[in-house]
Amino acid sequence: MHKWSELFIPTLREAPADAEVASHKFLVRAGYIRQLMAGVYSFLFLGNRSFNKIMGIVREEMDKIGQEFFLPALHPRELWEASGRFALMGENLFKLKDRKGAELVLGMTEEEVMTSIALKELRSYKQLPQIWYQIALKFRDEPRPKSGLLRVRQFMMKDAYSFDIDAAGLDVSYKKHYDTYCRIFDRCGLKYMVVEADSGAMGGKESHEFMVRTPAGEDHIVSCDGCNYAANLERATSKLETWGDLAPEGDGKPLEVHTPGQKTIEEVARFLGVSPKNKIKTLALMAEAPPDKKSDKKADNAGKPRSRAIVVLMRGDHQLNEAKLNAVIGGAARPMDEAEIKALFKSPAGYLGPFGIEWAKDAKKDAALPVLLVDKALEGRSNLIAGANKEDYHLKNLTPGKDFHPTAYADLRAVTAGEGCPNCGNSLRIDTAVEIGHIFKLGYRYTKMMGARVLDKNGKEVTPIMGCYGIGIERILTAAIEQSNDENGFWLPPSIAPFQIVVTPVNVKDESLLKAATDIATRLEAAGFDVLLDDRNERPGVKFKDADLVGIPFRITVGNKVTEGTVEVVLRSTREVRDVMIATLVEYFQGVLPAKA
RNA sequence: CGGGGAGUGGCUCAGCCUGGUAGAGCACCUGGUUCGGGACCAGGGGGUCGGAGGUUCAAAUCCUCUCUCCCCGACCA
Repeated sequence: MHKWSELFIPTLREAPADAEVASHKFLVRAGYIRQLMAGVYSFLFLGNRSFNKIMGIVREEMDKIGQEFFLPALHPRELWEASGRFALMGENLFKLKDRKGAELVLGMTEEEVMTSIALKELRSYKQLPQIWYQIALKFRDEPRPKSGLLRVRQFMMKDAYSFDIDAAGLDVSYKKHYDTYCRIFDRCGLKYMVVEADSGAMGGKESHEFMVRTPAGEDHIVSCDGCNYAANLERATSKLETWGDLAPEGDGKPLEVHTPGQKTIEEVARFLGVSPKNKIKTLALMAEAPPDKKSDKKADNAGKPRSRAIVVLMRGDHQLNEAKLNAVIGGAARPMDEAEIKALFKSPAGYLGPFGIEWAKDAKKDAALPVLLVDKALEGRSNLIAGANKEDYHLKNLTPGKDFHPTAYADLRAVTAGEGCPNCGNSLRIDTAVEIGHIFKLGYRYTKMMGARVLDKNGKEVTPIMGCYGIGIERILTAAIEQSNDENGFWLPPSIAPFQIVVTPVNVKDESLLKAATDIATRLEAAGFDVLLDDRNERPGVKFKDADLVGIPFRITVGNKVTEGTVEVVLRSTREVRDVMIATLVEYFQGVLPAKA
């Protein structure tokens, strides 16, 4: 029997001053967590209880499709160099040295460790498929931890990895995870949505994120209320309204117009009396290839990435989506500095355009030439206006493919709210959301790089194909709180609440009340419910406030109606109160709560 | 890493500008009265004022350096 009077549940009347989001404030106020340092939290009794329940659900469901491992958090640096992620993850990796000076890292995820096991042990197609998972701490040296448990440097993650003989097998493993994730989040009582996700610089064809809408979230998701389209803003597309091209002027060749002092898209469009939609926005960027590990070791080359000029053209009123660009160029890009702009365009910023520059026809073959990426919204357009690469001048009559030759067309545009759904044309909405899970068709990257091989049916060596699948345990808790809170506290779904029911005798000095409450708690516990007895010698108001705060979905108030054989059952979420006969309490809760397994 | 803000008892904060005995509310301990929505009375404990250096007869307060935390941005399979 859990008695509040004997437990450490340090509730606070006020939230710490540095908490901003609801889940952070309430987790601290409810005595779930305490901060140790930026992005690192201790879980106290209630927090740990809830945490364990979440992990229990995750484990139960994962065990249906995979096998649980427990892997080290401490990895040798070499392992991460073998996969190429040591350089790729850069500062986000926690690094340390042991007493012998050997370099170690703290694991962010376990692709390398899992793959190293796979490559040593898996020999035959007969051993595939495999799904291996673990629930363990992960470490990321976040540049900016924030929002309590939402963005931390040490966190609990369920990460799973699948190994299949071929892509069709991966499809099956992927689908299993998709369905399992839905079951897990359903059981955790979350209102979530599944969105198409950016697979990022790691490659991979297909990826879905499991998202919970909340203003506290850092991700932006685009979705359609008219159909089931939903995607991360990083990869969302939309249907565009068609926009009329301008008629050619003069002989139809690029025509210089004087635009003194007009630099921005808006200024030029207004000055020339056209819409920004007939303008080209020219973005001058430099792609920084990640420093490769060989040249990195030579002192004189250390930290000097090779740069490549990337010029991006967008429709005048559109914004570049950096995640899409990164996916296209396979890395990150930064804006050019003034000298770099001068060197390429021979013109000051504000008058840049694609005309008169030799662009790479093939990004790889023409490595010496700058790359011109043109957003698909400009494909097929004609007589557009761009800078003339000459101070105070712009060019009219520019038609892509005729007056300049893009290296490639690509979808690079950031979707904005209200644009048309690519499936059904309805108006799209954009919401912020928290990512609670991510599934990912990894492909061959790790198995290939690290040299995993198995024999197929024909005795031929093939590289197994991988998928990886993550769930943020803390984020399930925070998302649940963000979803269900009011000014007094929060309520968790019974499946993940630290207790399902709190029994509150209004006055413990009245021995008959305390006894009645204790009996009720005992009986409910015997029936398999998770019960907390608030036997503290506090005034009822204090106990009610605490009960409202700490996330327990049901409260039983044991008061003077006990003499009539009745207590009050309060549903925290709605504040709905109903009188229930003590004799029928167990049946009542069996009707509204699943009993503990 | 760029920009902004904050470090004073367990929590929330005042005091700093204009240097001179460290404060309030909540929490905590003791006694008493209370007891269906964060009670009241009386008494009490608890603070290196983030740290170091400096100016001064005297520093929470002024100056320099530094550490930490929060927010915005950058970053974020």
